[in-house]
Amino acid sequence: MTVDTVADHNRDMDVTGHTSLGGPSDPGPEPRKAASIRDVAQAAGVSYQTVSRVINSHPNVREETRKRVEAAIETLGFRRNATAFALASGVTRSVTVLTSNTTLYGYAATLQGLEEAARGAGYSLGVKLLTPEDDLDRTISSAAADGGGLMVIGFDRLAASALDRVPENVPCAAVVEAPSHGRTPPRPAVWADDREAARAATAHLLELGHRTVHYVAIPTSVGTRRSEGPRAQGWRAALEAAGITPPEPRGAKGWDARVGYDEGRELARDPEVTAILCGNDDLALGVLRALHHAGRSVPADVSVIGFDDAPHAEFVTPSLTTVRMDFQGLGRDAFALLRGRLENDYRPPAPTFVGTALILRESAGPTDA
Amino acid sequence: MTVDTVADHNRDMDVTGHTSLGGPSDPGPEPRKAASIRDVAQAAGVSYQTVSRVINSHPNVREETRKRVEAAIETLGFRRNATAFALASGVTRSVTVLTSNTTLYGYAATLQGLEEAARGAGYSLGVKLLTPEDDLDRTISSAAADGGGLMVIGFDRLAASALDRVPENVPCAAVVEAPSHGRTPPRPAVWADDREAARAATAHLLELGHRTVHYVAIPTSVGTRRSEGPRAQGWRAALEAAGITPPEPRGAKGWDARVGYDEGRELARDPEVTAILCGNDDLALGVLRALHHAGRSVPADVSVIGFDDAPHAEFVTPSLTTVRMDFQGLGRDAFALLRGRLENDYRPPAPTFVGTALILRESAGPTDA
DNA sequence: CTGAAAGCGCTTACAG
DNA sequence: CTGAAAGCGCTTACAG
Repeated sequence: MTVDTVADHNRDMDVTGHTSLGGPSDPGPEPRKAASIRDVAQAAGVSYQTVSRVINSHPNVREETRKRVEAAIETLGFRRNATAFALASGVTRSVTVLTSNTTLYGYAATLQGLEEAARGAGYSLGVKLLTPEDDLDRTISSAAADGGGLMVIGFDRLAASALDRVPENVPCAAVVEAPSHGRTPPRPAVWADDREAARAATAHLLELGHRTVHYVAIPTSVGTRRSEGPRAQGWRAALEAAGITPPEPRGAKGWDARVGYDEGRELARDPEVTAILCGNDDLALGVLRALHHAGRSVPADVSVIGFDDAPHAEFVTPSLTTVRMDFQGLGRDAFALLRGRLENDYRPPAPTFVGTALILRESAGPTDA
Repeated sequence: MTVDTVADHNRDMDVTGHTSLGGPSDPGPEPRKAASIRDVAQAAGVSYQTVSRVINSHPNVREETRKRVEAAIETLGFRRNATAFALASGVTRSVTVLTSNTTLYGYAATLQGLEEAARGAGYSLGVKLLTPEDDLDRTISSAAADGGGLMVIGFDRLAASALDRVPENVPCAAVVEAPSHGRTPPRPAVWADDREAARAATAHLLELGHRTVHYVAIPTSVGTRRSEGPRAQGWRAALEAAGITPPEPRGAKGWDARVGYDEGRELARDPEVTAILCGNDDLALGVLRALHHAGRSVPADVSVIGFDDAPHAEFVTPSLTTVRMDFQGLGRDAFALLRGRLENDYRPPAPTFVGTALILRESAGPTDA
């Protein structure tokens, strides 16, 4: 079954659900004031200073005293006030992630890597969404006011420009699309070798016998044209190495399947097009859909390769040949970098070798010709 | 082209990329100490108390004094220390989200709704991932120690049990799968009417002429059996209303396409199976893939309906008939509830009417028979 | 309209 | 091993 446009078949049949409120609308149970170290001290018959020693596992506390304090902590349900700790000690152990997206696969996976690393190191993690409407400097200021470190997921122009605006004296690190050539000194940052990965993917298509490879770009955070990121460069390099003049790249209008669908419709009209590299898997999904609507079969008529290896890439039909990225690893490494700036006695481990890999599935194959 | 198993075609061709480190490995620029209100006061020739009035837009400040202070703030690059503010004022304006997942569509979209609402209200948002390994009570304690509110995305058992363990005196709200029948008083919470949505989706399949509808379940956070959540109940109710004895539900072993694929293979073996409702779109994707591998075409041989309307549902082939959920709305409403507990003078608005809607696409159709 | 005092809940030296 | 003091950077009453 084929339809002209995807949207044609979307129709709201029925609106049946609703949100309900649970719980009492009254103020709720009395917010009993939390116990402080003085309360604990009184209960244990010691000075509050001794309580401080116990909760910080300071060695110089008599065993019996410690027991008594711990018992008091238990019965009073004492939890050390993190705010007071931060103010008094000057250590914050928190990082705020600045990102313009949390749902796209690359962003979400990077965030997850950051979260795991932060949790493992005892850091709390904040998230602040960057939007074109909000004032960038205000957003950065308020994030920096929390005292902890700043982490920028700089895959897009908005985030990249946020990174540029972080004041010099605010501890900050980033995951970026490509190394920066502008700023001096550059911010500590990690990146994957997108350029080489795109080159390899393109070379793979050429080896399969395709005369040329078209490219549907993600908008890039670097370079002067929105379509000329490292992935585009790798694609271009592979074609040029084979003596092929690269066609005009397409896309660069967004990250989602809709954009891929629109570009795919255009490409499907040209019978000469037999191989398409896409800047991410969502774009690839849209391209596949457009080719399907145009009656061109994949991979028999056209080969498609995506980027990122999102979870669904393996289960769509045809399953998607794509480039796997280690976003979580990038998140982990970036956190280590930031931690190195935050803690004087912490040295980030040697950079993890994070590979990208071309995952061969069904959507790319040899040309018929 | 059809392959026996999806995984067969996965093969790492090449590992080409790597992570690099940018930036100096030396400590970086001297972390010049931030200006305090006393520094500003001295620069402006006023007391620090007056500075406090200015940054809090207190009315009783002479215009000229205000100007002078504002100028000093500007030149010194003063930013109010959020930690000290929180400690002194007792207001925290922060919420920590407890969730066991950040990448699945439902979770990510809810998180986005929470983030938008929090940002709009001037709250900062923290995220803490719940894992089966970590001690739940410790995780909750450390989240609560930050002083702000707690928000639980309680779609799964782990998160639901975290919600149950939040101490009574910690301000907390939740997005849940279904209203709680256990706890008294119940926590303020919001939910969508999954039961009715599943009932409507199942009824739709019956109206198309299918004799019965099979169900591939998500693991549920409520009920005694892992497959008997509100979505299962709605499915069951629709069948029973039509005088049909429900078959045994399947799945409930996870949320991802892999689980759907495994269950789909089993279902594909039974020629009597012509209609399948899935607990989410990822499961549905796996089921579609399994049916494809078994040579059963969708919707001609088998109809499939998903749940959630994830972004890719519209672009896979066949495009997925599914139930659209307003996760972002749930997040917004839940935040309002929590804010109501946090601020004495804030009354949450009337509950938004958040609809669910059956989105008709290609994957479900009339029976051949 | 502006300033001096006390305190938020902790920690870090400094005494004993 | 334990306690009394001073201070983190702000705010909230309390004076003038």
